[in-house]
Amino acid sequence: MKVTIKDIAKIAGVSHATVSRSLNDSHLVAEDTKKRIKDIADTLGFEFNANARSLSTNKTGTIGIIYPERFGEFGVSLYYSSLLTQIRDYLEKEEMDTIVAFPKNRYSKDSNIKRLILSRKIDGLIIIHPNINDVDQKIMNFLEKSRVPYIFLHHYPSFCDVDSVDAIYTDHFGGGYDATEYLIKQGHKNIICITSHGDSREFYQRTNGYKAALSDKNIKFNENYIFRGYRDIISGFRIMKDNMDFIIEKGITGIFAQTDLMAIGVIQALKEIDKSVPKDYSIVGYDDIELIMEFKPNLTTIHQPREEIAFLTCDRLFELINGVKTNSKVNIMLKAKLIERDSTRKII
Amino acid sequence: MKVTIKDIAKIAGVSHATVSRSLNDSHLVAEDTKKRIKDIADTLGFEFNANARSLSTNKTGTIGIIYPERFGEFGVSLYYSSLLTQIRDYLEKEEMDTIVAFPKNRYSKDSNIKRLILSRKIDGLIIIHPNINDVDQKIMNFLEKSRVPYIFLHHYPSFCDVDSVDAIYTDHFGGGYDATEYLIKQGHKNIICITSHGDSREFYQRTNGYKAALSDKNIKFNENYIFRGYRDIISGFRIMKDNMDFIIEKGITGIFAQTDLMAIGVIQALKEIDKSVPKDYSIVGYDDIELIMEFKPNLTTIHQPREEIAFLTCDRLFELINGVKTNSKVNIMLKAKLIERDSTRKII
DNA sequence: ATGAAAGCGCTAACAC
DNA sequence: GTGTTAGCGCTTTCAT
Repeated sequence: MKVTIKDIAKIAGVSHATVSRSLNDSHLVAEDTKKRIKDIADTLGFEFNANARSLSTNKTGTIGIIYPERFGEFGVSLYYSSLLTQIRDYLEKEEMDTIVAFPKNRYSKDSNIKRLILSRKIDGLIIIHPNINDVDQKIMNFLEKSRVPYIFLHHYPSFCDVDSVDAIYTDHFGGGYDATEYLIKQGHKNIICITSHGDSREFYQRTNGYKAALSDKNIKFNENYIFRGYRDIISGFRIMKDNMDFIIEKGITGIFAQTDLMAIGVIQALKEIDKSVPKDYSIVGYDDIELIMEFKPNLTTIHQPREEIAFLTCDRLFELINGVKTNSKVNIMLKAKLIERDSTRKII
Repeated sequence: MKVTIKDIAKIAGVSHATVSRSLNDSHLVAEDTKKRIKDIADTLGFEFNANARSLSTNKTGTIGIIYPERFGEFGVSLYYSSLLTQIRDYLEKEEMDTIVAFPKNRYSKDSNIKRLILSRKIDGLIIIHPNINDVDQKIMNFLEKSRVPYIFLHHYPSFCDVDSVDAIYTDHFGGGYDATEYLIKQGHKNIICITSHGDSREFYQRTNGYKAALSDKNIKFNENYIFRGYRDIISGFRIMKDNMDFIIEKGITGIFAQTDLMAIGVIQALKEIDKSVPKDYSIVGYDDIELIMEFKPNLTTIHQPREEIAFLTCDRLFELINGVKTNSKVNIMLKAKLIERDSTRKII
């Protein structure tokens, strides 16, 4: 069953070194013997033993992706699993396998970053990093010493200098700003903002963007216009239901919901009281998850450029892996982009 | 940086074999030296080189999961990604990594089943197998010859005898039957069935279950009561919108939608014409995806026992991997289970 | 252009 | 109990 280069060597009447060279397409071996050997390998269904290979080359052909535990939760995964899919697609092209792991093994509590690197199971690491301090200085030192290429996605540790770490992420402040500015430009003056509980960095930034846009347009910010929920449909729904009197009283017409799921909930709540979107209310979501296309009206939302994030991340990682000489780190903040659809309209 | 057992051996003043034995908890080594060596390993942050280890033991500590391309599509993944999560959870307990791959590399078209096995990157394979003939006899022969443990999930090749292949899957016929029977028992006599386009085995079986339940209850089956869509919210929505006249004319009160997403769409369409669920229509979905809990009314649906599927699959795979003596294959069909929630009610 | 041989880090059979 | 040694399958000098 299992066929090794020695088997092929025997059949071809050459040394196993020659077989190795041939199958690795070395120019050091005569074209005809190379071809002969490749043919034999093909008919035998030969495949290199990845472990033996790794042992001598220190290349494994697999990439590790560190995926935050939280992101496995249903609502959150709606966005992130599609980021993962993009990454996988790139890696598939490169014929790289991927091992996805949480930062720590949830049972043994061991660091998967350390384990994967020290056990030499991977050639590089993509660290999806939800908050700004989830990786501590100890891990950073470890990563640096290990010399295994790695790149941060989403955020990078705050104690790192911008230009001291490879990282690709999106501009949540800008996204929040654009969403709000868009509503204002459509004629809305009374705009509420629905954000997430907790101190998740990205939501904090989106809210800051909201405030900044208001301020730039000379609209007074009102703390009571900020509502907090759990990022899901129900939360958006509940917030609207519970605050409808206030919303009507204040003459609200614009709603910036910081996740698409909350936006869906908001629209459902409005439907139930026979309010129409976008006729009565304009609403902008965030993320541009696939799910929103399943609902009407199709949501105007902030699209996170996941294709680009995935592409740039992988691209840079492979530069690192292939030892491309670069004197500097790559640290890119991508702009999110507002997609106009049917949940908003110009008023007045 | 990189520390090997030889380094530890030098420090401890023993041979590297003793270090190996100690760290593998062999009873052949004195307790105190064992402890001493473990301490050294700990302080040095030692971790076995997985490749070297695999090379001599033929164990890699990683499991391959073959995941059908289709299942990456948004709607489908809503169910399957949660199955994957369950599997990962089990494997995490066992400190196993997982490589998830499509049946073929979409670019090179090479079989990932073959590659992963021949390159010895995995200790076992879980093959999520959507249709009954996606794996052909050639791959089956290959799998058998390879002697790498594998198990089918979801379906297994039709040319295999029930007791000639390890497989865990659910009873879609029973699920369709139970959904329909439940509606009938609630007093519904005119029940439509919304299923999927295409020839996907599981939907075919669910529809057969529907027919059988009708027949058992002496309700005449009507071909016009079967509607076909694309498994998503929009499809359910459209089907209802387009056939409302027919549905009213026929006095339909029960709806069996073969995916939860379609059921959600159905309910939305009904809401739009001011029909109430469950007051006017009772509806049963299928899958029990997390998403349905975000909608009201909460859907009565057929729960696929994904925890159990995942558990049994992994359990059996590890039996195989650990060489547990069994004279027979494990081939289990699990019952799906109806979950009563708020989208159905008893009439009359 | 090809072969011989060492070595990657580990396990296990064999000695003592 | 512990050390010595061979070997897992491959790559890569170093010879020729």
